[in-house]
Amino acid sequence: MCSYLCLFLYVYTNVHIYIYIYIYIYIYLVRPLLCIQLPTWSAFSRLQAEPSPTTGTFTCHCSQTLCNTRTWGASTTISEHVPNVPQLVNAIDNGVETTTSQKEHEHMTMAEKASEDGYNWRKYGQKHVKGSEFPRSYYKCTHANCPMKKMLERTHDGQITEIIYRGQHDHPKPQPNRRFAVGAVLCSQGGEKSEGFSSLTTGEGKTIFWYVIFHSIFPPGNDFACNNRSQAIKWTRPGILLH
DNA sequence: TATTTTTGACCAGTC
DNA sequence: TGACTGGTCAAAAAT
Ligand SMILES: [Zn+2]
Repeated sequence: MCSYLCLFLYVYTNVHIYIYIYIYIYIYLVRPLLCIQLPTWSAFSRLQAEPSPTTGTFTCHCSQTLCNTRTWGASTTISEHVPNVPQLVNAIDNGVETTTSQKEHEHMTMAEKASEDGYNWRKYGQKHVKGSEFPRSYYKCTHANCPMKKMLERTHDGQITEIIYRGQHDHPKPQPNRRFAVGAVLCSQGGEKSEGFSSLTTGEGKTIFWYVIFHSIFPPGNDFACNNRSQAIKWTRPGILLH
């Protein structure tokens, strides 16, 4: 009887030790590895593009798990590589608390929303556009007489899938607030921003990346009408890069 | 009360 | 000419 009791205590004690070991391995080894497995900008699969029957442009997707890659072009082909935001958010919600969560994003105040690209916007319309899965929202810059507009498409859960900027601001960017302090370079004045990745870093040290494509490379007939200064700019879905 | 969002109507361009 | 589409307006509702 005593030996059974001893055996029970031995097993009971060791089970607790195993549980603690498992927890520590998960916290200090598995979770960091999960972070490392999130996408890097350099490792992408080769693409197979098929032209759109209506526009003649290309849209294809990277086969890599955490990557949404699309390619457009008629004679010129431009690629973009951005992370799959829903999957990233899912990964974040499953244990990477140090990154901006979707819920946090959804509960931004108006001031915080305005700081997403540094300007203040007022919505003036929404339409279902043929060929788009999600409705397109139309925004104007709230600065007096500013001609700048933007259109964006959101999924039903609020994820932005596409942003198109038209025109130029005729005023400096409003003072950024404490949350998004540095690095917020979206549609820069004068259009000198080159094609490529841009990023902003939040006040909490989190970095959001996205890719810029200038309208001028889009094939003729594309519906993103170019104004006389060729400043219509299409922005792709932003991605979140974990630290 | 002021500002923003929603949403149906309207308009212009295209086929 | 009429249908269709995308962009904008504007009144009502929401914040
Ligand atoms: Zn403006």
